[in-house]
Amino acid sequence: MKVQDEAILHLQIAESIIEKIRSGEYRESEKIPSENELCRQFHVNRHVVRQAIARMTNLGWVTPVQGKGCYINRIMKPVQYVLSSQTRFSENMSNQGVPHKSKLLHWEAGLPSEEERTHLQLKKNETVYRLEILRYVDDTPMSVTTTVFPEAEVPGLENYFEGFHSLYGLLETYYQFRPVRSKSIFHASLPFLKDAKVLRIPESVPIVQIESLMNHPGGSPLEYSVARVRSDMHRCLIEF
Amino acid sequence: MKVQDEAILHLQIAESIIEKIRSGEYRESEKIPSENELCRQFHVNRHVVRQAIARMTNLGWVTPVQGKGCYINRIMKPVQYVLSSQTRFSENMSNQGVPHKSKLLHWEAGLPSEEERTHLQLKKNETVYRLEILRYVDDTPMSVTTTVFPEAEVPGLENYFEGFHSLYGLLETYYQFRPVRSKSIFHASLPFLKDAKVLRIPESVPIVQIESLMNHPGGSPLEYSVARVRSDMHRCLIEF
DNA sequence: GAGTGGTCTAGACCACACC
DNA sequence: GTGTGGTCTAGACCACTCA
Repeated sequence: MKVQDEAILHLQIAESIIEKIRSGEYRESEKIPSENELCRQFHVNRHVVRQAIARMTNLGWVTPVQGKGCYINRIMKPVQYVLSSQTRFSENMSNQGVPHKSKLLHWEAGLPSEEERTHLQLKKNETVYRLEILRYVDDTPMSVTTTVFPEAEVPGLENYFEGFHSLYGLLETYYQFRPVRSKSIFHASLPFLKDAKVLRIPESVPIVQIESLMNHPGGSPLEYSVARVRSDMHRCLIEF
Repeated sequence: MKVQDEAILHLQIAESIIEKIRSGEYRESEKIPSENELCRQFHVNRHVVRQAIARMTNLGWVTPVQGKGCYINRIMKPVQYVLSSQTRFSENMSNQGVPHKSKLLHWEAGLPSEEERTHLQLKKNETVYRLEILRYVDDTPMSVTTTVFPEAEVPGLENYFEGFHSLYGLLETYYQFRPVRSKSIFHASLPFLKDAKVLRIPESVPIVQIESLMNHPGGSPLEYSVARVRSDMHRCLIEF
């Protein structure tokens, strides 16, 4: 086959498969044909098929799984996250009637990084709790958040991790805290391999990074967090 | 060479080249060695080198140009865009002391799309102006914005396009309008090929899409816009 | 024409899932 | 073991840039 009849081959193949997903010929949560099968169907080399699949993967249509096959992603209308000074993950999801849960992946206590220290306005030697939280929507991992608290603010925090299901629920129950968002910084990027793994996405799928500083209602810094969110499942709404 | 000594080859190669950029051994705006040269250096197949380059490209380190070479991107600290009800592009850039300009790529008048009509609360048959604006920071294209106005709000808009340099300057000068942002919706995605072209980025580099509705200070909708912004050059800050 | 990146073919072996 | 996706090799031709 000529290299360029009119367009790039692997893009045509990707388009063709996406069309079959759109039309319902391939159904969500099922698999597209194997790479070798697609090679036969389109009379091309496996490398070309893999380029096509890579493109569909980046666009969020499919997720290849080693040893199993290439699964068609569920077409979920993206979750809308309303960002305001009062926003909490759980409440936001509940308001939209979306099933959700959180899982504490990891925690540690120790000295903050330079950046964390600056944001939280800590003195030298003041220590922090650092939590790694994975949030699910509908059993699909949606975001990983690294969140940091001054240890002095939440003494004995680790005692309450048993049966963890909501960070803000915990803060409210045991410390009577209602943190208030003071600022957030957004940007899009590609995930680190570690995050890609827990989010179960390929490393070439873009994510949104949301860096937030939360204060006491009074004003002093209470929490600094960085969330990495699957961009294909997420919209962020700000109202003025 | 074994397929996996300890990690994936093309990732190692990408890391190694990125390190040389960081350290200054390869300097920005210059080129990294050609693919064939890298093959010799790392004793690998060209395909592997290309995978490594693809990764660096997606991460925003380099931009390959056919027939010329693979250029190292200028490391620019990302522009911080402060999002508030009063935000304007020009003012934001000026406040940061960043050289900037805007270019009107295209304009048309006609019927709005269903979505545009809803957002602007237009009656059937009401027409709109649709503008395509490319914004530069420091001579680098940073964003493409499609922005829509009800024709009735800005009659004869096309008469003022000569020497276009700032949309909001134009609105203020000729119509005495100071639009107020009522809401914005963010998400990360991959660019359409058309946008990738004008932004001069590969189609696999993530962008941030910012959808905004601007009102008259009174409250009635005045402008609906969708901006596609290079994510490697852009942070968006919201303060509460 | 020589050199560069872009696309494609053909074939190999590895890692993983499932039977 | 068989089939799947993941990584890598070797080699070809095309499109583009520049001298």
